[in-house]
Amino acid sequence: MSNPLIMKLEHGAQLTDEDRAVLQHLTGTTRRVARHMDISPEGERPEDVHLVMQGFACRYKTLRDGRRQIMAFLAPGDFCDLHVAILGEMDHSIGTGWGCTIVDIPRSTIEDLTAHHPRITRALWWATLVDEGTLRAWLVNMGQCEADRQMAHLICELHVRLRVVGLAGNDSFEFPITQEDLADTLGITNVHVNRVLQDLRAQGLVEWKSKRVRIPDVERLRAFAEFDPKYLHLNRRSEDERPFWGTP
Amino acid sequence: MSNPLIMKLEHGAQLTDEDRAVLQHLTGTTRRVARHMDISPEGERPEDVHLVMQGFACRYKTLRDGRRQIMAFLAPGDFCDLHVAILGEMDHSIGTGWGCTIVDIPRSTIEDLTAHHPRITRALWWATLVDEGTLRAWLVNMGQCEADRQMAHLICELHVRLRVVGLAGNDSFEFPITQEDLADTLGITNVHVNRVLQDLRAQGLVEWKSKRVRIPDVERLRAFAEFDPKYLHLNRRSEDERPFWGTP
DNA sequence: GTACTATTAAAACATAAATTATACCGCTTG
DNA sequence: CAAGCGGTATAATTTATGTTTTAATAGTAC
Repeated sequence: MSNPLIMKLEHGAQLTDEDRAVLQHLTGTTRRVARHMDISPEGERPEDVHLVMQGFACRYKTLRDGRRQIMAFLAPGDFCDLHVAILGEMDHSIGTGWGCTIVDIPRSTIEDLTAHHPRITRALWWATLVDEGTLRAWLVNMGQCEADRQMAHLICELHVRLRVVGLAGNDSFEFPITQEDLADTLGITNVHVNRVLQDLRAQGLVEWKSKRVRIPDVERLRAFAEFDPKYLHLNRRSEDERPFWGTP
Repeated sequence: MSNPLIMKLEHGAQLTDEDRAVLQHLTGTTRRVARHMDISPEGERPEDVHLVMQGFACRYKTLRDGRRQIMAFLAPGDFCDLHVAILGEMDHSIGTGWGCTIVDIPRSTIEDLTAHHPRITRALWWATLVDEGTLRAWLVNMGQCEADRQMAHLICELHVRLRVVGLAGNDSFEFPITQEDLADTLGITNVHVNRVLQDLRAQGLVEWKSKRVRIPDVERLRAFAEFDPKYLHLNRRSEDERPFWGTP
């Protein structure tokens, strides 16, 4: 059994076998979404919550003049729009990059989950708050670092997150994304992305060939990027922690 | 009665008089924190949750070489660290800029709140998710906009948020912050902040004199900044909305 | 296999913003 | 009242990144 959702949520709460069975059942029927499609467009109020199971989706926003900012990469095990039920309509869009497989989960199922499965509820909130922490890390990165460090930081983050769900080895992972998408992620031009990648390659920090990223020396790259994975809060929670809320 | 917390949370859920009384009681004992102090430093696991009642605090992160990125301004009615109980330790710091008044709320009180007051619980989650939306807006701003638009966008946002808690008039508000802090917010140097402010002033978009910001023509500034307040989700929720979770 | 398209690479030039330095102003504080 | 300090205002120089263009690949369809 290698369900990315379960593998991820194990880091957010101590799950029981029953919890795992519930989550496994949740991810029963998947659906393929082609590349360059919107899963959940800005302005809508989706009836289902969406969960990525294979490939990558991204959270993005397009400005009037066509510029686009990618705000998150959604890997297997990541929810796309868990917040929409409280906030009302989507204030940004979720799209596929190169296509991905997702699960549509009715809101009512989530309500049931949170009403009867306190550990899962806690894990879902943990995931939401980690998303927020990741956003903060991206903001710091973008505000204070030059493009090469930003790029290195992004690669380090993806490496950790994909290892959690079993999709990265010790030193490499698949990441089917174009330099243009990377440009819209880091807030620089695709030309500059290319320059930066060449540079990282020349320094022996990263290899990136045909959709596969390899990191020859993880520690060196992390040092270069000043990457500290603490913001991903992956340390498994200890038993004695008090419940906070949403856990009756 | 002009409690900023209540004024804000009214936008996140339909509160009853009883809810308001609970919230009013919550904010009974305030404490003054001097300027340039940390309320909740990175790495700690605070026992109390902190709420700003007067003045401004900010969410920030310092890098090894001393550079600092401000990730949020916390105005009256804003919680500083509602997430820490689930995430464990703080992955960033909360500090005062020019000093502010806060309330220390024991975690147990929050637990009680979320166990017995569903509408308040919903409003707190709403506030958390709006924080996340704001972070996304900052990221888009920082990634895709030049410094002058970023600055204009920030001013527009603060204007809206401060109006919600009754601390801004139609066209102006107090904002005691230095150009250096603004630089650490937008990810530019203080020199460049100065240039940009001069520029906005010359264009008649903003007046900023001795800690007071005035916006001669709000619509014009918003157009310039491409500011759309939707991401603050201030439309009061309608009655027929289904509860999501955390609302037993 | 050929043709078509998407993606990556690379060069030349333009510009926003960083850096550094210095002058200025308005408060405190002694 | 002078001295010191935090904050603001400018200017000169340098650097990172943007813009535009054209070429070289790689993938995909016919």
